[in-house]
Amino acid sequence: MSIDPVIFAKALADETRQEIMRHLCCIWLNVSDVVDKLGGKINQPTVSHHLKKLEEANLVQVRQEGRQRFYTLNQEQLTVCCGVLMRVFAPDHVEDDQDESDP
Amino acid sequence: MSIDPVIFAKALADETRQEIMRHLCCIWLNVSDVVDKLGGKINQPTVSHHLKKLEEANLVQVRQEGRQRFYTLNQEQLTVCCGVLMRVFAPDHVEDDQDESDP
DNA sequence: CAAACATATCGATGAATATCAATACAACGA
DNA sequence: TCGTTGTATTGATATTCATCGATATGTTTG
Repeated sequence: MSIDPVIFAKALADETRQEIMRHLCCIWLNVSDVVDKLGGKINQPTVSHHLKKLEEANLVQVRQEGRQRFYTLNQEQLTVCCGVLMRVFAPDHVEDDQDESDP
Repeated sequence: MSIDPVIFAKALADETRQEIMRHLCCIWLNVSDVVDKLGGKINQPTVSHHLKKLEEANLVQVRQEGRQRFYTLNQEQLTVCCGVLMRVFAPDHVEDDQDESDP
């Protein structure tokens, strides 16, 4: 899907969203679980709003189970996006790009 | 310096700033040069504002030369920040962390 | 010192967005 | 079918922030 570095950065550019992402790393949680993990700082609609943003950036995977939706961090997308950032903004720190030309 | 992933992401979370960063990749430009590269879309005070944000995130290096200030992208900081993002949000895609414990 | 130039800062304004309360929607159980 | 539960959406509010014009700061030149 989209690998626009601006969309990626905007999705990450919020403290609450990064906290949600940390909680969703390597584990599936439903929305209520996420709300609980945030310790009452943020209410359910706001959490849903953040999850939607993360979903739009393809930074989470979603799985519907009955009336619950489970989310987990999409580590692959994160890896790809970091790779794009590196190639665009730190080309000297990236092993030489593959030669794309047909021999 | 600071390697707060939120500050890093916020610095990147703007189309204009990313365009400035692309122009500053692997080259030193002064403020007027950057303004010119942006093709009249953005005026000088706004460019200075963006450069300040990038400087606060340590994403650019600055060199004063007479009355001009030259900026270039700090590829090393970008590399470090991407590394932090990867370790925090994509640990399964990172080669195993060094074992820090004393044997 | 004065004028010119490069850049930074200030104050204002508009747009984007984080947050919440209320409510709608959807799935399940009685 | 009705109430309950989990989640999304809506509308409103407040905050953040990108942008600009005007001006200040600092540097060089005459």
